[in-house]
Amino acid sequence: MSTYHHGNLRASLIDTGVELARSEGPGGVSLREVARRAGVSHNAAYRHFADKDALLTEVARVGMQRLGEAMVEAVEAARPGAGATTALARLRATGKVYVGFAFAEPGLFRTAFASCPDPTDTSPALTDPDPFALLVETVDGLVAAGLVEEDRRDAMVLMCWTTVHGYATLHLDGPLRGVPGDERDAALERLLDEVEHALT
Amino acid sequence: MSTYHHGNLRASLIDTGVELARSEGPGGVSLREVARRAGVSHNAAYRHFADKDALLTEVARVGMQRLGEAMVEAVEAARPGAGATTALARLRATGKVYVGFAFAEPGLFRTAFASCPDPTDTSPALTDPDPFALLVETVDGLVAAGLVEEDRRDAMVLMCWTTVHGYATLHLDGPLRGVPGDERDAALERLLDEVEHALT
DNA sequence: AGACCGATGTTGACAGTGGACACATTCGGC
DNA sequence: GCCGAATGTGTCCACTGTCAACATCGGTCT
Repeated sequence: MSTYHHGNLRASLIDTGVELARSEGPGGVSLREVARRAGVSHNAAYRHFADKDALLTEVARVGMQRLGEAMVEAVEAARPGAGATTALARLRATGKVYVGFAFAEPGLFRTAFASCPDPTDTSPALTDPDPFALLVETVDGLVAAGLVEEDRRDAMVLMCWTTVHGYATLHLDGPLRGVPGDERDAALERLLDEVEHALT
Repeated sequence: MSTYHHGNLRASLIDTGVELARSEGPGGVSLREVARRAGVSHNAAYRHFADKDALLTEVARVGMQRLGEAMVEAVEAARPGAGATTALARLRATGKVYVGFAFAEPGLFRTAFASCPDPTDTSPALTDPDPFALLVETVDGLVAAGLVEEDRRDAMVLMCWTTVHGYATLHLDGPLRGVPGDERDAALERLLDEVEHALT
């Protein structure tokens, strides 16, 4: 056989890992299954990843990147301009796409945040569209529009993030799981109303 | 040996499961290890729990209960009375003890929310001090004090919950893990300031 | 060209897990 | 005292992560 060497196994393993994370969640990503789907021996992965965690970390990075991509898409789709209403619309769009991604890709979302790399490591190694950076950018838009005082910026960023993230996790794995989709969405609208209320 | 029958193995298994969850997190709770520590065969647990998930669910219930107990303690310690400042102090105390519990008992907190029972099941089977009910109670105190309009009650509840829960999970397992404790605490104070700001 | 070597992939083994089955032991009610 | 039900044991299987030894390929040096 000509394919003793796979070519770019590493990327291939990450890809199938992502697919497994999408369909089964982080717990469903096993080295053996990933290798199996890549059509390769169960131990081949060790030539490219130190251990299972290393693979999961890469899968998580991809998940984080997809989230970032969805966010830029949503922000750009939100009405352009520099006014206050535009800044607010962008914040709202950011929040909605964040939880939208969590519900559309629960397995990937869980994986992205469950095995994200330890930020205290030497190499932070951020993804290109970095969700956190995008959020900061959005809040800075609010500051620029005069809706938020400079010294409240960091607190606002943290508040927006914790709100949508908590909302997503409580509904995804927590006690709010099982709430029907329409109720969920309505609650999100009112929640975002409150967040907007907070920054006035 | 007189102890072929353990006596109350079920409770004993849950207890050791809780200890394992405390020290190792949900992933460290294995049927075999729990049985081993209880001094019993690895299959004995199946007489009391349908599968591993059933045990984990019970452990999660205990975790949820401990969180609830910590919350009542904190609320009662907060200055008594019925005024507006008391209501605010209680809300703040509730939030602080929520994340305080998460950092003091990370394994238990993770377990409590990772494998909490599906609320859509026929038997919700709430814990006695139910954290959610306590939060609702606290927010109702704000309503009674005239700080929050009646029709914003549910949104406020959700906002408070998502905020502290998101804060806890982002710092526990998410990208904010690794933030030093003092920075973390300072950020929480400012975050709670913003939440208070939101409800005026 | 031909030998060589590092990178890559394979096979085999081991310990640990959750789970299913048949079997053993003990307790409570008659 | 006896019998059935509850409870615990032993054995087995499939699966996983990880390690060690071996096989194969591509490129480099002579």
